[in-house]
Amino acid sequence: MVSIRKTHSDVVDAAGRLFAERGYHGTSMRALGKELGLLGSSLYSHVDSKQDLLVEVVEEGARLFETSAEDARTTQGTARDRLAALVTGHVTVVLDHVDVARTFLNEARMLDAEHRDRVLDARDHYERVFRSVLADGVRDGSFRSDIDPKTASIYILSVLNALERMTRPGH
Amino acid sequence: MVSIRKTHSDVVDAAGRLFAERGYHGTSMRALGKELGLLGSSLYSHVDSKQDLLVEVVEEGARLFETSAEDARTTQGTARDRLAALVTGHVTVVLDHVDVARTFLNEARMLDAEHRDRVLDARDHYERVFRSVLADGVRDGSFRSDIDPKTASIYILSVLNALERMTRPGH
DNA sequence: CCTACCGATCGGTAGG
DNA sequence: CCTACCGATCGGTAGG
Repeated sequence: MVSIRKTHSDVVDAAGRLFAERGYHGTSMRALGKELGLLGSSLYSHVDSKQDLLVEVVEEGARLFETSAEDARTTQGTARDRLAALVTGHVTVVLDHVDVARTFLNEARMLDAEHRDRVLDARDHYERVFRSVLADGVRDGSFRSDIDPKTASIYILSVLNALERMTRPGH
Repeated sequence: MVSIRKTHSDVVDAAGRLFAERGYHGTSMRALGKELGLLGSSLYSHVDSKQDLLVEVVEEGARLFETSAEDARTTQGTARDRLAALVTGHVTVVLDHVDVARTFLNEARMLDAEHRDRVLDARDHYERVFRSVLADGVRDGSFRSDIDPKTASIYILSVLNALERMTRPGH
């Protein structure tokens, strides 16, 4: 068993795992080092600060959801097809990247104001894609005309976000 | 303005506020003291440890939801009335005790194994009340016969829990 | 990636 | 509730 040098992305991945499990403030650089078989101080040859690690994980989450939304938005077919793509895409992101998704959802508020605002903007945009697909669907007859796109999008996203909660150990 | 001595419950309330906002590990005893106009060390005349504070806040949350569920469960009328009571009760708890509810939902996993298990049991029980009211409603004709009580209860609780997320500042 | 270390902050205690 | 303090741990750096 040869011990291989860790890469920057090994560090970010491990950070995502620990941030998801214990939270950002519950994770020390020494604990993160141990997770990788390193000392805490060794991490600083890969990253500049602990906060930078959080930024990287959270922005990876934002990117994953944005990409999924963009793919769904440009899906051919009816609004119904696009909503299906949004839902499938969301579920896929959460199941394939549980740790990133959980960190994105729960630890983004630990970011400094500047980065946190960017993440909130990204979430707003994501929700607006749901809302506009729902509104399209009301217009093109995919959905009942008495639904309110804003309310419906909040409900759908609520159920989707609950996926993360259900992947917590012991639940 | 006379400065009044703080009580045990002042300390627990302030802890709930800070735990909800910054997380358990993001809250130091010194910061909690400052929130109350005290030094961190002064808190130890009111509580034995930081972990005890988390236990108190989370168990207060568990108690609030349990009481609401118990009230709803024993409500006279149809299963539909009991479901309405469950939903109203949940919303009332979250809106009247945002900080406790948020700490209960997000920080319970920071408890030591023993207390965390108790909280998970309480949540299971809470969800089972929803499920059994839904099952009753299918039987007594309150709800459509093709709904699955378990799935429906998860969906309803997902939307209800999203309430907490929406009360976060900036959302 | 480790050794050796830094100042700051942590949870908590003794004594008043 | 404060003063004065404890050992442990924190994020991070210099130098190799």
